[in-house]
Amino acid sequence: MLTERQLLILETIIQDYTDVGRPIGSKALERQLPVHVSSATIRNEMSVLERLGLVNKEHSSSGRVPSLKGYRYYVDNLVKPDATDKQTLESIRTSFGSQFFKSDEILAESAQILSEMTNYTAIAFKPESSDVFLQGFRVMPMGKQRVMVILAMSDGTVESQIFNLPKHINGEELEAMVRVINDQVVGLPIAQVVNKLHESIPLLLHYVHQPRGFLDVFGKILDKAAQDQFFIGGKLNLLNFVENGDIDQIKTLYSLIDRYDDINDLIGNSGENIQVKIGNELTNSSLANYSLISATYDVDQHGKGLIALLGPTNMPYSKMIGLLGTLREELASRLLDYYNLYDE
Amino acid sequence: MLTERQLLILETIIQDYTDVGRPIGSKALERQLPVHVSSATIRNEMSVLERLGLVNKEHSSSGRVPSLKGYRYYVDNLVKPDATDKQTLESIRTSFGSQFFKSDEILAESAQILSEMTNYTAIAFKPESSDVFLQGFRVMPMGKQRVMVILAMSDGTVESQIFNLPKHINGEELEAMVRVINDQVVGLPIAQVVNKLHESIPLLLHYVHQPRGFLDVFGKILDKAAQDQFFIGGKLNLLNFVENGDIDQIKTLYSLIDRYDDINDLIGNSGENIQVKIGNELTNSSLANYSLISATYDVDQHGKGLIALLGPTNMPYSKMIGLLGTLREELASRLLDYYNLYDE
DNA sequence: ACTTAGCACTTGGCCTTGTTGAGTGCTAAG
DNA sequence: CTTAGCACTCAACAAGGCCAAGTGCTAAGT
Repeated sequence: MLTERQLLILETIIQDYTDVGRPIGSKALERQLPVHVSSATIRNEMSVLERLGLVNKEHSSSGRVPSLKGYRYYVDNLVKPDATDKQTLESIRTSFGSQFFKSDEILAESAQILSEMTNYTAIAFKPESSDVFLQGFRVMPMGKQRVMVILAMSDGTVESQIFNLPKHINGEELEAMVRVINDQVVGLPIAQVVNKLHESIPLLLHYVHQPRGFLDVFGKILDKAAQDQFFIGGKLNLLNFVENGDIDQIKTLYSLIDRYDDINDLIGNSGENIQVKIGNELTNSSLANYSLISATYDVDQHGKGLIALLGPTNMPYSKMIGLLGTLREELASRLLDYYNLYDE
Repeated sequence: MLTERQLLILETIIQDYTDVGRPIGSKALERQLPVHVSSATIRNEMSVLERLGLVNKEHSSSGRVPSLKGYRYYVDNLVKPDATDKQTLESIRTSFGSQFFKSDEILAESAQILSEMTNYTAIAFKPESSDVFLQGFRVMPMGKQRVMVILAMSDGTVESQIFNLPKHINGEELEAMVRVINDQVVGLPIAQVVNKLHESIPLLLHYVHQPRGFLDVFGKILDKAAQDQFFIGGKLNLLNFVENGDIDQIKTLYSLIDRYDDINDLIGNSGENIQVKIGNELTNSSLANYSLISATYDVDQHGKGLIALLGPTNMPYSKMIGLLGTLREELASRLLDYYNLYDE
């Protein structure tokens, strides 16, 4: 167990390192600590902290730097979320603006706001789509033998795909088929749509010889919709924390952050309210200098989503955790407004 | 006017610099030139080229490097497009795959192929959209007082927007209004759609008090469609030619290349078949180390488009110009197939 | 038993100095 | 016009010296 003074020293080292980014020595600490003790005493205390693995030296005669374990200890035991001041709250609310027509826009805006306020990179995931349902389904002729299938989801997203019709089918048959499909699937949660359609194959055989082609289209469209579930703000900010001139690292980071699977892996949501992953706790080794704070948000019966902030390991955790806490509430309330408007 | 030998030396300097990226000295040239002359002679010739501004020294006793003027001279007078060999052509064709359903996909694929073959960054612009017309127009109810408007273009793109209905309007009135609008604008080139609708305002007043809201939606959607007219492949390759560790330059480049206006400025199409812009001929100073080769492609009555390649100033111009020439023909032919399929 | 002053030691960063290799311009002879 | 020879230049690199900030340890003070 650490003494009060050791806790204080650890905390001060972390805060100072956050500010200046250079190792902190005993004399510098002597000046900063609220209680006065000599630098020699501080040196003794620091060597205890070092033995515990909470701080490191960069070389044998350098000052101390928080270790990942030190950050972990700090985040688990010492950090207290900063209360978000009124001005910040106000500025979040004005940034959000007044009215949204698509839930995607709300998410994208959240990521944007978060990245602008922090100068880090923000990621916003849509609420689990279990309650997004198929709002409508239209077919539009494109030339003689081709049609465009348009699917609209209840969250305002639209997916479309063109494909060729079998030769024998004519306009009326198509109309009839569309009506059948409409009856079967409109209003269903998107995850169920493809299953339901598979059940209806016997019915569809009246109209098309190979209904699988049709079903593939649905499958493909819905897959795509499921992939498009996150929004990123401040991608460029990632670059601020790359070791100088390491182009390869930049490339790795950029290809990482564009892919849904990788991002998803990265966050590996444990279901906790607010979760902090530090340095090597992130799966990808290019992210050794980064930490990720993620927070779930809750839109009542519409499911849970997640927002996350990716910044340097030495970010000001109290401030960021506080901010993320505020933003998730604002985001949830916007989404709730959105859904309520829609339910009426 | 340059002598044969001077031309040969200039050309060799450029080719060698393309390979190794370091200044070329008289002895190195002595080894490489097809005709044998002593290094002293070469030194004399090089000092002539330097007086003409075609080559530079990096410092008083370094070898020579082609100047931008040198590249310009080379591109204007010496370069001959390499014939694309059969293997390359074959690999372009297989990369294109067999079938596309949206013209956007063809463009995106072109940019992708071009960037992969060159390891540079490729940009593909859609043909001028003058002959893209509004294929269809659908309205889909979303809850009680909101509808989603979906516009499908003849090139397979779809735009959608949700908006609130005025309170007094009911389903039947909406249907009627949709029919009116459909009659007026479906089949028109998108540029004319908004104008035509403005003419129809008196007609629309039967159904809505403020038809402008409706028209804004169209305007906004069509604007968006006009903006989305380019595709980029190999963005990350830009990083390969950044001076080591200049994070700021990276940021500038990245924000440049995401914006339609900037890209458009950059290319500033002169209408020439193939056009090369070198270093400071590009408007943006972050691109001093880059050259841009652009080529128009021609899809007969469907208009002209443009593909471009952004790489380092010391790229192998002959090879790249040859490749771009081939790719533009392949691209044009794909697009032509696409349109013909559609026109049938 | 804890705290502190003092001291010898370590290290990265910065500056200076020397060396080397590739290159240059110039001169004089072929 | 071409070429060999020579004195000179410069970037890149390595080696050495110095400094500031820091450390661990010891011995004395409370």
